[in-house]
Amino acid sequence: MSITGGPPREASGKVTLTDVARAAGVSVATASKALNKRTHVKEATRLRVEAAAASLDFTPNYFAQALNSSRTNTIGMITSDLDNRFVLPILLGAEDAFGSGSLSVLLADARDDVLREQLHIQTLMARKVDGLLIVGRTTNPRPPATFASDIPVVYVYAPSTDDADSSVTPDNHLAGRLAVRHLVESGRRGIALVNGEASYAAAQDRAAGVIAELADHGLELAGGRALFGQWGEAWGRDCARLLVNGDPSIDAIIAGSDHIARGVLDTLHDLGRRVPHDIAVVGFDNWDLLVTESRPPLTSVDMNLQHLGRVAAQRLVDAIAGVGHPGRSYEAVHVVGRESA
Amino acid sequence: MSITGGPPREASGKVTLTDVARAAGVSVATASKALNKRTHVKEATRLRVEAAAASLDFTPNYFAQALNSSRTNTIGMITSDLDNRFVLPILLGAEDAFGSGSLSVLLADARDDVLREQLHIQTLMARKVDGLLIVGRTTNPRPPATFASDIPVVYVYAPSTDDADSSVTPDNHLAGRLAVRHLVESGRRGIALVNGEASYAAAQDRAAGVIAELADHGLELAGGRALFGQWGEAWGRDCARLLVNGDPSIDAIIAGSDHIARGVLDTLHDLGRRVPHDIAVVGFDNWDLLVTESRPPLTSVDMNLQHLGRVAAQRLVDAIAGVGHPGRSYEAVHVVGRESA
DNA sequence: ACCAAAACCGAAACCGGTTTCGGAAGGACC
DNA sequence: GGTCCTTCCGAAACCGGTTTCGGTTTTGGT
Repeated sequence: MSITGGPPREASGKVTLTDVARAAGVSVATASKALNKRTHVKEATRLRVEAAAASLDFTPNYFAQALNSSRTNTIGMITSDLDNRFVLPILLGAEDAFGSGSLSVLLADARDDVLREQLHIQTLMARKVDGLLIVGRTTNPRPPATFASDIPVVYVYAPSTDDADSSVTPDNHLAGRLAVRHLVESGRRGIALVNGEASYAAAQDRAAGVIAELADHGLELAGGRALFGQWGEAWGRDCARLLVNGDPSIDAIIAGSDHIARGVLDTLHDLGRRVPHDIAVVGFDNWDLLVTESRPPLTSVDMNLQHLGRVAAQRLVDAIAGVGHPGRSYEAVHVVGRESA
Repeated sequence: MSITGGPPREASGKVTLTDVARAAGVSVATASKALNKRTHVKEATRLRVEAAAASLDFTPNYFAQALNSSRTNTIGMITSDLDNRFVLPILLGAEDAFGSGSLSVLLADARDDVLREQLHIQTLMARKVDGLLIVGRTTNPRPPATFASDIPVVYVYAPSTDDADSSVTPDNHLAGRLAVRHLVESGRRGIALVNGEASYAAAQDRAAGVIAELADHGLELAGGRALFGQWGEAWGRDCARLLVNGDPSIDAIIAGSDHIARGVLDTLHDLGRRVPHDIAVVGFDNWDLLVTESRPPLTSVDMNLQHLGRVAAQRLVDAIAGVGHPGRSYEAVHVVGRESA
């Protein structure tokens, strides 16, 4: 080999640990230890190595590192349906929580298809992700994913049916309760529920919460039952018309979603009922675009989805660190008061 | 070494190429070549190796592979603002295009912050992604990202200000033209535009398209100018009231977005103007939740965002393969006709 | 049966780090 | 000055594959 140390190469391209070691006049072994703050390396040499590394702007090769160390600092996130407005805030919260550490996120969308999910999990396993975050498209419990590995998994939004798994889901029961509580506290007594589709756990849970809270106040649902239907505005419009015309004692309507609530508001407006003077309206989801500029602005129960994502991410990080939290956690929600109630 | 070949170990854990080679009675070199269908390996041995690999369900170590080969089969996707409804379809389209190959996607959200973007790019570089997809939050051109590497980059939605870069963005000019064309073809002549915020390129481009198409038909904008305002319903409501009360010749209103269009519809409904009989309304974005259940259902220009994502992904794949398409590409949009126009 | 050419296989180097382990340098103490 | 620890450093093995390159076997032709 030539004696000429030579000046640092045009830094671009690839500068390896060997280069750093040579520049610092030490062996690669020492360089490695120095940069990783390992076993007693003399302060002076450590500084020398660090200086060399900095001046060459050395970046350790991620793959060489990952090759031995079994930790990849990467987690896999599997969504059931990216084209779903509920997953965005969750993704954001999770990405936030991970990104602030130095975990990278591998994203895969399963298109709500079990086979595709299986395939993506396979790929993620091959990439040796440290953990898996599985985001559902509804809050309906789903069968756990199966794979031959024991990396930690956290289910978000849609909990796993297996209670040994770790799941994080919004507390829809509480959401129902809070909606009622908010209304009762402002003096409402004739409270009706225009709900979403019966096949959705979210709709069922919210209804249960509504009924439970009403019972706590010695009340029951106006009309006697939760009206399950569809999630859209049309259902809200039609249903509101029936309710208002049919039962004059109604002074509040809880809508299964903001979208439904918009329909309810439209009908009330058409019928000349004043909101909230005559009838109060509460929705669920607190979806900006629907609630802030409605007439009047809509009081809604915020599902704290971003928080949900963050909590799930934190759980996964904990699980990777060895402290798992098995079981379902129901995350708190809160009412955002606006003019409609 | 012991002579006993021994039965395949309990397959779980980690089975390496060495194990496969031993099981097939060949060297690791041969095993590698066989599995990668490389230089002439006898058909029989190849099959034997493949059988061995299958029976041990061998998965090559991703990192060992990546360590020599400079291709990682991973691309980085940087979003400026995940909490933005426009990015979802784009993400979906891109993820779709990539996933169908065997590319994995590393997701990072920059929170619309240059520093954070820089940081994430750094991380992605360290992971040696094969390419970068940068998704903007508006269609306003943005300064190109800077980094010390020459991997291909494609900008989506927000194009790069540098025309040497590859950008894919929706054709908002065409969108404006198509909205007008649709209205003119059904006989409208008094066409007004209730636009979004003037600081958005999307608003400017659509306005330009509207005016250009009107000119082609010998018309001009009712009221003389595009009314820039905000993107919300309230602006749509207020503006519609002024327009309709001020100029009886107006028989169509183009709204800068579906959201604005909803406000316009509400006002028309309140004033007793029939849609589309008296006045036609067209929106932009074709956002399901706003257009399908409005009264009446809203005709809207669909920006083809999912297609946009797919095209961008394809461009990136091409660029990685060596065939780049520098410059901006404006992707087609189309009108989805419903009852309102 | 014999030889050159073609086909096939395996030892070893390599990708770029981390870790083990033995040895050298330096200091304290007798 | 010699012994015994410490402390610090470096050679080499290793992670799990891919690739080169030389040697061995097969094939094909006569």
